[in-house]
Amino acid sequence: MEYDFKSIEKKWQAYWASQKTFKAVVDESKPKFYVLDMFPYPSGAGLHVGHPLGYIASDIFSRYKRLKGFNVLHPMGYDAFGLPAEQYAIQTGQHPEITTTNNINRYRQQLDRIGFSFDWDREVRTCDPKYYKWTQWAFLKMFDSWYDPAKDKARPISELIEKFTTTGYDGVTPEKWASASDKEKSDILMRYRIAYQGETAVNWCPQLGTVLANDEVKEGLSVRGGYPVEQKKMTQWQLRVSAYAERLLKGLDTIDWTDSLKEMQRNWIGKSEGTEMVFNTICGDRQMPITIFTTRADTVFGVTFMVLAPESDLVEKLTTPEQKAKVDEYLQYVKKKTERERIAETRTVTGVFSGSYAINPLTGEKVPIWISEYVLAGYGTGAIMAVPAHDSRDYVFAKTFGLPIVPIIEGCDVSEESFDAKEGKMCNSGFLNGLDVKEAIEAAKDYVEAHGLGRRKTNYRLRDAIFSRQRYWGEPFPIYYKDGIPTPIPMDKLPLELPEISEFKPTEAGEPPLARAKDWTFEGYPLEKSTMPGFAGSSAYYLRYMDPDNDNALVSERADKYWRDVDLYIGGTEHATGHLIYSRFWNKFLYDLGYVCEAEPFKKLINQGMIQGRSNFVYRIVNTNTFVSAGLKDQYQTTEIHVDINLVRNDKLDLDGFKAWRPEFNDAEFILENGEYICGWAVEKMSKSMFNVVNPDDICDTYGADTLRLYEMFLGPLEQSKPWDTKGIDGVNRFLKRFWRLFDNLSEEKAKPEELKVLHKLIGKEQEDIENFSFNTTISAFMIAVNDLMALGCSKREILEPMVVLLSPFAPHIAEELWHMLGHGGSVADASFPEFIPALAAEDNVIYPVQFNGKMRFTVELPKSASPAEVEAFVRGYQQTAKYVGDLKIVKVIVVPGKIVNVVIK
RNA sequence: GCCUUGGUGGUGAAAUGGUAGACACGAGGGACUUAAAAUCCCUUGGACCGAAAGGUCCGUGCGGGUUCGAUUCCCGCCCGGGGCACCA
Repeated sequence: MEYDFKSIEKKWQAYWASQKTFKAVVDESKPKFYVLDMFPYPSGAGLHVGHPLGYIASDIFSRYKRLKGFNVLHPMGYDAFGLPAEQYAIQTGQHPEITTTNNINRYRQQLDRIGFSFDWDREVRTCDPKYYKWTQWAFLKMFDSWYDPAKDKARPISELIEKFTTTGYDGVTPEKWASASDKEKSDILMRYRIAYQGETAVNWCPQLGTVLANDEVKEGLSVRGGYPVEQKKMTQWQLRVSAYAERLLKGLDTIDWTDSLKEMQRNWIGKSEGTEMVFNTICGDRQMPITIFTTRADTVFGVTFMVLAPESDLVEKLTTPEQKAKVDEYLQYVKKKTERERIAETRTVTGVFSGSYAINPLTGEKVPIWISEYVLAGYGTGAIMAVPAHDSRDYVFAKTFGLPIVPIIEGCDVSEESFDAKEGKMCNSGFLNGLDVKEAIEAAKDYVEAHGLGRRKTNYRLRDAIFSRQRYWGEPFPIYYKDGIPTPIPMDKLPLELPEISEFKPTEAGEPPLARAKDWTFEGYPLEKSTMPGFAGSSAYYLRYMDPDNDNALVSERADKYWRDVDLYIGGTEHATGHLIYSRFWNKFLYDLGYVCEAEPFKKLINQGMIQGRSNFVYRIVNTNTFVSAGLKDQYQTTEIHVDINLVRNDKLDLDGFKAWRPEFNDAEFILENGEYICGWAVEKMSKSMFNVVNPDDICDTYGADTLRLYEMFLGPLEQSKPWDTKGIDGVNRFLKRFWRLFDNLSEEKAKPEELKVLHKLIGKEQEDIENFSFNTTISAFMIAVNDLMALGCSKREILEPMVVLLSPFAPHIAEELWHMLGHGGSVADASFPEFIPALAAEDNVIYPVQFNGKMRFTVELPKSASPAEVEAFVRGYQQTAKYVGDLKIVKVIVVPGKIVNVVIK
């Protein structure tokens, strides 16, 4: 019978849907396993062949774990709020909800064709009010909490108020608290809330009309859209992620992620341990101490000037009247520059002298205070002590403005560049002289602390997350302004639904789109007009999957206690410093308040590589309509033109198809090589404009979903990025057909040892490989097994039936059909993974030389005491037992006494 | 610049420190077929020796090292992918 994948796949997809085969139910009697994919943003372009890569891998793992007896939770949903739908709405007036729903439907159709084992009853959409009720809930919880440094966790804000009223806290005395107005109280509490409103320098994108978080900006451009971003001081909602910096860092040691991803997060968190030091200043007759942060307290004897960030509050206070004009000019200049220009001009050094001087607290020396944009307002204290001899940035600055450079490490040459390395012996440094740099750092810290000049301090680069967006298509903030005081709407009024508006762009007055909503008020007071950013909805979606229909809690205690955390999370690295930080933060916050039972949400994380496109080119001879084959193009002057890859097979161009493709090519002529037109190719991003997009639907049409699944895995290691090239797909398709054909004359005979060996080798290999996420080698092993069985002429149920189960995670449709043909009811997903019997797979290679290509090598462990003579005797004896195979001859024996013997025989 | 990955045939790739290139694609040859498709078989890293069977040498980015033995481990370079980038 023919392998008719079309009807098979349709049939079993319908079966899984109607039988709810993959519905997950809490069952404390079974071990759980939670496999999660990063849910997609449903874009208008639909899925291309690269998107399902991770989903296929996670699906294989889910199905495998299920065969292993686990109760598997494998959900899917949509990250449905976001900019593209809104931008589209602004252009067309189409409501983002309609676009989003259409896109979701399209995604669902495409996903369904691939045969995933998702429990669709648990689907979530971040734009669904029933879902974002819990996003708003979490926000209100954060609003209603503060970070208690003593307990090192988030606590209800009521505990802080209690402190204020009774003992006082952090400079707020009971008297001060009692006499404060409501507005003042609100302002004080704002300084502590986990979700708070505060003025800060933000990334403002004028084209998008919204602020963006740090991870949404790359090289001064918005990640979405690529528009310039500028720095601007604004009052925004923020999340106090920085309070969790240390825990986010420490938590990395407890989870199984790749080193590179953990490293990325560590860099993003950017812990640095140093010293805060106070420098007194002379500014006319005023005293104005500057606090600076340094990791190199040892270099304090090398300080020759100070630098303030242009945005620093100290600038105004330390500028002398004589310098004021120049400083103001400089500040204007800095302000005008966009973030992008600042980055582009990284090498140009700018700055201005403030007119004031600082006193080095260790030497008493007087050094000038400068202002320069190379010092960042947002990090440390916005002021530095400059040590040009040992810091390359200070060095360039000093050279540019002719400031002195004083080396303080013995023997270093600072005539051309600074000496930044933390090594060598100190000199010119008073009591630090003669110490090694590392010792000197500690000694200087001790000295500074002992003399009250400063203290040890740990700084983090991780900033609080800007949480408001001046957009429409996001979660509304459940906050209204009662007499100007931000007030949460009551929990039982959630969700606060997004209002209908007629137009989606900002108002003429520059207010967010929500200002257009009629009656956007709560109890007569105005509601917050900005909405939450994209990461809000994706920060706790993995928790919601555990209990998606619960109206009373984000997740019930029972569901949380059972599913706990994600055992395997598969997704791209692009979320390393965004979603994966925010989610961990969000989870830790909920953990602090006792809503979830695990401190880390994602136990194991795998990053699937990107699938790139493989573009094809034709070469048109300049000023003609003649196209020359790639091998001959160097003989002519040609222009390279992208050609639709659907017109190309194995790099050979379909000439008629090409002529019909575009009117301008109707009368194209070709210069062929060996009768064929060979196209050039290149690896590029998969995109419509390069005509290299491959749609999984097309692959499903011509080869079937099982072939698609196998091929995506067969392409190479999961973590690696690789170009999609359809040309190898015939191989896996042939493999499926061959496997199918083995069942043509199924026999009930008992299997022979060599047949059992094939099976058990495969079981062992598959088990090992899947646990290591090495799916490509599993498929290879499967191909070898099928080839071996064909060579042995084996079509025995005893062998084939377990093989169907083994194949089912990879190619579930064909497996279901064969399982059914073998007389089983139900789904192969309910079978058990075959038991591995090592003895049956053992490599007694002398008896079955078939897989060794006529040559063999074996390695035997010998007792340490074995002498060369004994080794030789052993080898001869071994050769005796090899008599079945015919004439074997020892070719090479490598003996290391007491270790290993290597014998090559043929 | 710093961090992190990777570099193996025409291509995708495989190799607990132990026959480098499994498996697959492509290519070449052959079988079946009126023909095509499908299917099956053989060859396929390079150079050389041989009529053949078969054999020899060289080969995993480059240079060293450890080891009986290195694609694998160590040190130093070169090149590509990803991330961070005035973070004091």
